[in-house]
Amino acid sequence: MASSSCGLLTLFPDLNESTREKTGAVALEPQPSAPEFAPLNFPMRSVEQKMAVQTDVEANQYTLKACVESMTAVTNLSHRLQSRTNEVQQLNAQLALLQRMYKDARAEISVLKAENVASEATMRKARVSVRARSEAPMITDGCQWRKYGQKMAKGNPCPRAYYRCTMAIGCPVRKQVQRCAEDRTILITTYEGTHNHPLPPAAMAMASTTSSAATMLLSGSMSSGDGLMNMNPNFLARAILPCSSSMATISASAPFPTVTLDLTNTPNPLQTQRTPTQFQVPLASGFTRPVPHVFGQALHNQSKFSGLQLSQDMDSVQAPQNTSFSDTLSAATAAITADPNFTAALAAAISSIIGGAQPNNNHANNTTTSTSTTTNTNNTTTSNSNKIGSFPGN
DNA sequence: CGTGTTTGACCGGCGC
DNA sequence: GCGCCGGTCAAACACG
Ligand SMILES: [Zn+2]
Repeated sequence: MASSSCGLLTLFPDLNESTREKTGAVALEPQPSAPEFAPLNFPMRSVEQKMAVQTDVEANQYTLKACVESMTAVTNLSHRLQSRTNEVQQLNAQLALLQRMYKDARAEISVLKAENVASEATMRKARVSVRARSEAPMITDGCQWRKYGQKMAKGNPCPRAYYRCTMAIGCPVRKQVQRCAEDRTILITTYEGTHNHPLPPAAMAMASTTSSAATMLLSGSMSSGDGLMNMNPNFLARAILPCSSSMATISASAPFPTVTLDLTNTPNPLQTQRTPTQFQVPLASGFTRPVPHVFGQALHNQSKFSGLQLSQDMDSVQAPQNTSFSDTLSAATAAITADPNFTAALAAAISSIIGGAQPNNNHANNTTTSTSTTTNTNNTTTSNSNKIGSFPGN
């Protein structure tokens, strides 16, 4: 009895004070020297006292039993608590992992979103500028435009006209038309934005030009243009436009990244080389993948293009030019392994000008006597070409 | 009457 | 803040 009690106390030294007191009060181990236990000297007790002690012992047996049970319960609870703690720790670890993943994912999303916004902003701001000789007030490019403004540009006697695409409601594409201050026969048309609607084939090229230019400028793929620059410029330029020295100029200078296509046969040094941060590439470098369709269109309308843009007497060499043209082009296609974005942009831009001169006339090759006023033979586009005289620049 | 042009007003950005 | 400037708006107008 006493030993068991002692054992309990030894096994569970953390028993609370009340239990210890109770056990101590009925302690059976002889401790005569202890003054507090002196009155409990059993041999000196009477039978009644022994009986009372016996009752106490029996009562304490229940207490101890309950204590053992509670201790067992505490032990079980402790084990359960331990396991629960382990579970919580594991869950916390998983939660921390998930939180880290979530955080990383959000950071990645924000980065992608920022890049996307920047991309869209650049796409919207990127411009394609076309310099071409034209007596007409506006290049017929296959799209429908509505004039929404006109301003006198500073330092230029000719006003600048603002047009908006009206082929679909809400189309964000705009363009500015202005005559060159030095040479008023040169028409500068600047396109901005991407069409939100399908386009006729003639106009489709220009739209892809804008977006491709933006993509190209954004991706910084101009570094791959070194290969283009190393090619023979004269060979390439003659391949695409035999009688003109056409150049594509890409300017990343503020405020807008601009791709300038100079289709004038008498390049103006003040215009083509005015800013230092430019890349100049011969136009014929734009023939790799998108060639077949676009180029077929170009061949179809080449004479029209010549009449409208160049106003020169190159008609006599048109027929033989077409065949040798394509052959030269095949060679160039095989030779050039340049950035598809860049080449697509240039090819699309060129074909846009070429095809846009006469979008619906598939027999353009027959009108070899066309001059700068050839846009009237099958005029199904806008009414602008009928109002040449209304342009203040003339 | 619908559509497109004209044209002065208006607005935001920027430099001083 | 102010004026300049590039760009846009929208009322008035022209036209078929
Ligand atoms: Zn459009």
